[in-house]
Amino acid sequence: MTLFPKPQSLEKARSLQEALRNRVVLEGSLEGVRRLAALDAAHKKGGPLVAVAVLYDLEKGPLFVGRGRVEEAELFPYVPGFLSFREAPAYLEALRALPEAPEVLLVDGQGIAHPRGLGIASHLGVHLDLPSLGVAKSLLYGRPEAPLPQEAGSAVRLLSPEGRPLGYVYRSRTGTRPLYVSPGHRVGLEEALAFVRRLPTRYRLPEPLRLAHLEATRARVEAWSTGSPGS
DNA sequence: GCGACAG
DNA sequence: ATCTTGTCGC
Repeated sequence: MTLFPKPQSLEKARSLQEALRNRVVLEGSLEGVRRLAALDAAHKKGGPLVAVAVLYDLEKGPLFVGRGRVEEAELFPYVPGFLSFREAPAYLEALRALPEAPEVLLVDGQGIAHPRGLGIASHLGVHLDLPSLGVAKSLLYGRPEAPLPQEAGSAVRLLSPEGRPLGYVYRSRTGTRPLYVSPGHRVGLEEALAFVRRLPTRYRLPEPLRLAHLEATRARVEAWSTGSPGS
């Protein structure tokens, strides 16, 4: 259940996504949730992909940082729509390093707002049977239902080509580009947005994800001076 | 054939 | 994701 074998072809990967999409549960509230794990990764050509899982308590703030790394030679290539096969292995390692299991996963990427309904947040959620949601910095699939207002906190639904709601385009701060929020697993559409709205947000990204990003970038530099060619 | 395309 | 200089603005 924790294994995440690297697909030997895109066709196999696609089949797995189409099989797992049927396991995604699009209902659930995150009302009383306090502890989450924010996931982000960094990578520099020639070095390993480093992943970070920040265990974050909504009342106490950051509690612990788990790290994971996958050597470049072992990485699945980056192909739009198949991000989980590249980054999830490193995320699973980072999550195993945490002192306790989080109540929900906050992932840098899409949830169900994906061509086959299984973005990295959904894939991880189903794989670990944990509630999860995705917060992406750009669009992969779907279109905004209407223009997004400039006001911070505003949101408009993200619709599939057939008109099905996939998530929300969300303005976390005025003057910044929007974020794309979609449920991953065991959480509803509105509930996913409601959860993101109650995360502390000083800049564009919710604080837990921003911290994970900063830490991943820092770890990437560290990995460079330690385990790679140069020095 | 053309455009789109998480990180 | 990474690369990459300057530049606009609080």
